[in-house]
Amino acid sequence: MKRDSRLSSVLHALLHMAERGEPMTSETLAVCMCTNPVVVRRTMGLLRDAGLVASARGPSGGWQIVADLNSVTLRDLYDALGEPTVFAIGNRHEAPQCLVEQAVNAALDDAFADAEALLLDRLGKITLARLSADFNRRYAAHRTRA
Amino acid sequence: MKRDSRLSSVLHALLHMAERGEPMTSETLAVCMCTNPVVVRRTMGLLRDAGLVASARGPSGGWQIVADLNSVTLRDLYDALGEPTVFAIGNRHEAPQCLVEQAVNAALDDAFADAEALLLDRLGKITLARLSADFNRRYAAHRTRA
DNA sequence: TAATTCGTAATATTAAAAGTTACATGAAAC
DNA sequence: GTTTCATGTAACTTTTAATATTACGAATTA
Repeated sequence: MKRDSRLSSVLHALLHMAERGEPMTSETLAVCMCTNPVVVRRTMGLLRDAGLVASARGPSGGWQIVADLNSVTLRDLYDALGEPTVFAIGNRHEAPQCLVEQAVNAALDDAFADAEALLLDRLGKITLARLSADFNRRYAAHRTRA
Repeated sequence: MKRDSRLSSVLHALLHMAERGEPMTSETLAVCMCTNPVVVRRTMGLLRDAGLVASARGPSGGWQIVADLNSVTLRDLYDALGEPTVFAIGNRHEAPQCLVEQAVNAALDDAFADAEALLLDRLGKITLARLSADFNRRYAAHRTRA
């Protein structure tokens, strides 16, 4: 099953944008995200709607982070992307007539709901600032080795 | 994103099989699972490989539960189905060169691993016997109302 | 006004899952 | 032992959701 990698993708883009101070074009971001400028615009557009980044047209335009890295969590990004489906496993029908299916769904729904709550809670505790610091730590270690 | 409903599906089938004592054909199961006999054979075949059900060919053949309902958990079914991907959200690359991506993946992987562990732990605590009891409770309540 | 860049609609491609067809294999009943 | 029923499985088709692409309009800068 193909997984939605937009969260990972926008994170990647945001950290690159944080390193740079100036705007990055959709084209530039597309290269570093291994995708297409239009896809970048569509995805970053969702973050803009959530007030996390800003876009500007014309020469010297592009995308920039406007939110405080300390206050933006991965949960915020998840929400901005439209709260995509978390699980690749799910029930067959939403409103089953069959009593067997009702029993099955009730049991599964509980377990999945708890796991989802745990995951989103975790995402809510990771800030962009922390990831940026993590990156810089790795970068320093990398330069030491080289 | 389309979700894998095989777990929900085989559960449904197993509970129906538990209610009946005798073998059920792929065709019968296909109807109650809203699918196709060949898909049923493919899926139930995985459960057979795990020793949970048995199949018999020829007249009066079909599928039957052979495991003890008290000892089979939803986790066992999950395993039998080949431990399908739990999350619909994931990283872009598995082995990224980019240090930014490494930082991103490390953070995400942790959160997802913990949520997955919680889910599988929960599934490991739900037995088929309990689901069957749950179904019978619902059935009794339904008959009372009717 | 020319160059650049986003915004977005329309379309195409891709990849994974599910469904289907077809037929071989094996078991039971008569 | 022949007929019937049912699984086993390979090959192929369909479906569907995501992603990618093309194309062009709108806005901005210089």
